[in-house]
Amino acid sequence: MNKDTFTGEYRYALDAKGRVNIPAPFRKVLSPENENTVVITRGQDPTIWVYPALEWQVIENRLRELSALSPLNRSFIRTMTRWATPVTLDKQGRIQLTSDLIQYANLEKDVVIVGVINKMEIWNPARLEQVSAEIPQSDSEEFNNLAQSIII
Amino acid sequence: MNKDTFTGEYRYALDAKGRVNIPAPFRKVLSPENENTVVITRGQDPTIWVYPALEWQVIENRLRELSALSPLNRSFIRTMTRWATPVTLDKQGRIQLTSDLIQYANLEKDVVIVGVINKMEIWNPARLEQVSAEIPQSDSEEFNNLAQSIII
DNA sequence: TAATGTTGTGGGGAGATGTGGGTAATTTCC
DNA sequence: GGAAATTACCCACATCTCCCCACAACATTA
Repeated sequence: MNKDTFTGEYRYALDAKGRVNIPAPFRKVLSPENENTVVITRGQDPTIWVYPALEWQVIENRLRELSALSPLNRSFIRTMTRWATPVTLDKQGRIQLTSDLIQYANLEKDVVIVGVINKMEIWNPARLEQVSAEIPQSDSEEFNNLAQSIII
Repeated sequence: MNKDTFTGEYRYALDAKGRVNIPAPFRKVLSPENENTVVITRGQDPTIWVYPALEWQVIENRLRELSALSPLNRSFIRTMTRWATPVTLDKQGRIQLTSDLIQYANLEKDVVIVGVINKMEIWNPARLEQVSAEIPQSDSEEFNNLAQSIII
C-alpha cells in the first residue's frame, strides 16, 4: 500500500473537547517518520486540511526560500503559517483541533473526513455537499479534460 | 519536529510591566543553542519581529556583507540594527519588551503572536486584521501564482 | 459460541501554562 | 554619596491542556 496516501471517506463525531478520530485506515498508511504528527490548517474551501508532518515540511521549506522584503511575500507567508498547527495523535488515534479551525470549517458534532491523496480534509457534511454541488462536475468540459489528462 | 520553525497564532496579554508570554509550543521548538535568548526588533510591518538568537546571527552576517558605501545600504543596515535588542526568557517563558517597540507596534493589553517560519511576530490584533485586509489576497494574480507554486 | 483484539467515544486527574505581584539588586540622577 | 526609579529575578495560584484509563460496539478467530 502507498505510504502517506489517503483515499476514501469516513464519518466521525467531534467530541466535547474538540477531538476527532483519524480514520484507522489512514493511521495505518501514515509512515512512522511522521512520528504520529500531522499539521492542521485552513483549507482553500471551508474545511480543515490535515497534512502528514513530512508533507508539511515540504511547504515550510518552500516558504523559507521566500524573502521577507516584499510585502506580498510577507503577507503570503503569514496567511500560510498563521493557521498551521502541528498536533500529535493520542493513544486512541485522535487529534485535538483548535477552536479557530473548528469555527472556520463550521464543524458541529458530525464530521466527514475525506482522503485527497497527499492530505486529508475534515468537513461539515452539509458544507461538503454544498461545495460539491457548486463546483462543475462530470458533465463539464473542464472536468472531462482533467480526467482525460490523468486517467490511463 | 523542525527546530526553530514557528507556525500558528496565539493570543496573550501584555502585562503592566511590558512582558509577554512566548507561546509554549514555540518554546518547545526553540533549540537549546539559543540559550533561551531571542532578538526583538522593528518589523517591516507595524509589528515586533522576534528572532531566535541563532537566526539573528544569520541576519547580522548578511548585513555585514552589505557594503556600507551606498547611502541606501547604510540606511537599511541602520534600521535593522538600531532597534534590535537581545532578551532572555524568564522562568515563566516571558520576554520583556522595550517601550519603543511597544509603541511602534501599537500594542495594548491584548496581543497576537504569529509564527512565520523563521521568526515570530507580535501584533496588535486590530492592526493585524487591518494589514491582512489591505494586502492583495486571493483576488490578486500574483498571490494566486505564489499559492499554486507552494501549496500541495 | 466463546474468546480476543480493534475501533470509536467519553471522562478524570496530574502537570503544564498564563498571569499577577513582591523583593532585592542595579542604575540613574541630583 | 544617597535617594529615587528602574530592572531583574523569584514566588503564587487559578486555569487549562494533555495523557491516561474505561468501556461499549464491532470484527475476527478458535
